Amino acid sequence: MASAAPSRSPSLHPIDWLKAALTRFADHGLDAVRVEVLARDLGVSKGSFYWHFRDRQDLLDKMLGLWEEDELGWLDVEDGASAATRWARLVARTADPDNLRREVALRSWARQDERVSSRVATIERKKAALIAAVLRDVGFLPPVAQEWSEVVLLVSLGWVDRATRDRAFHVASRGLGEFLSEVILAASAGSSSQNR
Amino acid sequence: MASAAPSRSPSLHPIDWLKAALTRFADHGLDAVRVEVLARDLGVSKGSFYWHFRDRQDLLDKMLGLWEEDELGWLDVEDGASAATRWARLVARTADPDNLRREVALRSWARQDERVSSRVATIERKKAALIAAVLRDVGFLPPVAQEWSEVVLLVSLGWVDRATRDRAFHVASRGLGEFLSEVILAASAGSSSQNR
DNA sequence: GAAGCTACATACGGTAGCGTATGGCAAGTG
DNA sequence: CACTTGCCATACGCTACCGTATGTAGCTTC
Repeated sequence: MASAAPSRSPSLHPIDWLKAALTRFADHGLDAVRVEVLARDLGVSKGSFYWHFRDRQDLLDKMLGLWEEDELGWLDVEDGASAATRWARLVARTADPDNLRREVALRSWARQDERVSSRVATIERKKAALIAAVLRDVGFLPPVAQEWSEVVLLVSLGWVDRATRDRAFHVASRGLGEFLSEVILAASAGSSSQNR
Repeated sequence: MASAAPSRSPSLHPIDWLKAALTRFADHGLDAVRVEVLARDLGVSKGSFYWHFRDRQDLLDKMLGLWEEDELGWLDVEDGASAATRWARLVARTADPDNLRREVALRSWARQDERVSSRVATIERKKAALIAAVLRDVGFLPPVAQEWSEVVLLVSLGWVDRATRDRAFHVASRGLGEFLSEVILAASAGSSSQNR
């Protein structure tokens, strides 16, 4: 008997299926998230899966929910962290290797499912708002910060796309942070007359 | 015998299969390119397919080849077109609705197939080179043009990603050209000391 | 006008995956 | 100790594909 937490876990929990599903999802996309394949990965049979989940769609829904919860979790930490800290957290998270492929797979899913698309868009708006806030803290005027937050987001999206295809790009090239810094510096210089 | 070209086409040609395949590919991704589905789309049976193609992989290879040929075709027109013309062609082609979803599907494919990835990367390098040339023509110093061509490419990739998920983004928001112009203007101002 | 070729159609065996039905075992509960 | 419940295994029917084998209608060719 361990501490207060539900200590005994003699069998599988839904979270185990979800983790396995997320792994396959990130590595091979939505179409690779197959019930029977996951069962083999976990060393059990389908019978177990249909005990924990209604059907495959149920698993997918909960997988999406898990991702959404995770994103909201760190985006909504409105602790009075400095702009530098929040910025560093955004960049680190976006460029995290484990996160990269999952994000790509997710956006691919969003293209086929309207409901997924809208929920991804919501998260994306929050990220844009965070970027805009950081830019304001750095001295951009609100409307300028608003505009350039979109550009920064687009560069991030492009970087993720490229980094997940080109290993050489990801490893040898400059990191996401340096790319974005270059853009922001230019933006700052370009609109310096309205800026300070 | 008719004129020089093979005029009579009483039956299906491989190009018909390829067009149908490209349509499904752009709309629903590689996994949706199914032999029997294409046959239904064309109103014939599988027997026809296996007459024109060795197997499904053969179709996919030729589909990739068709895309590659098309891209090389317009990228290699080294006619002495002005920078403005070449730039306009690049932007128009990238933002073309028919092209958008195909590009996204292609890059998704590239993540799963090393050989596809390398061929996509080759095209991408050519596009970066074209952008760099345009930037030089506009007054950027070569090394600066080189650096910013990568940023421009990343913004393009991000824009394509977003435009294929968010209909509102594609329609209501600014076009790709305006986004890129904003970035390039900033770049020009930011490095103006080395620039002119 | 019989043979041959083209461009299919039809039928088949095989795999992978979904969801369901049902059986079974081990741990708890009275 | 009987009984229930949680968790899983096995077996089944079904669909969607792939690739192959073989039949066949229409056209050419001599």
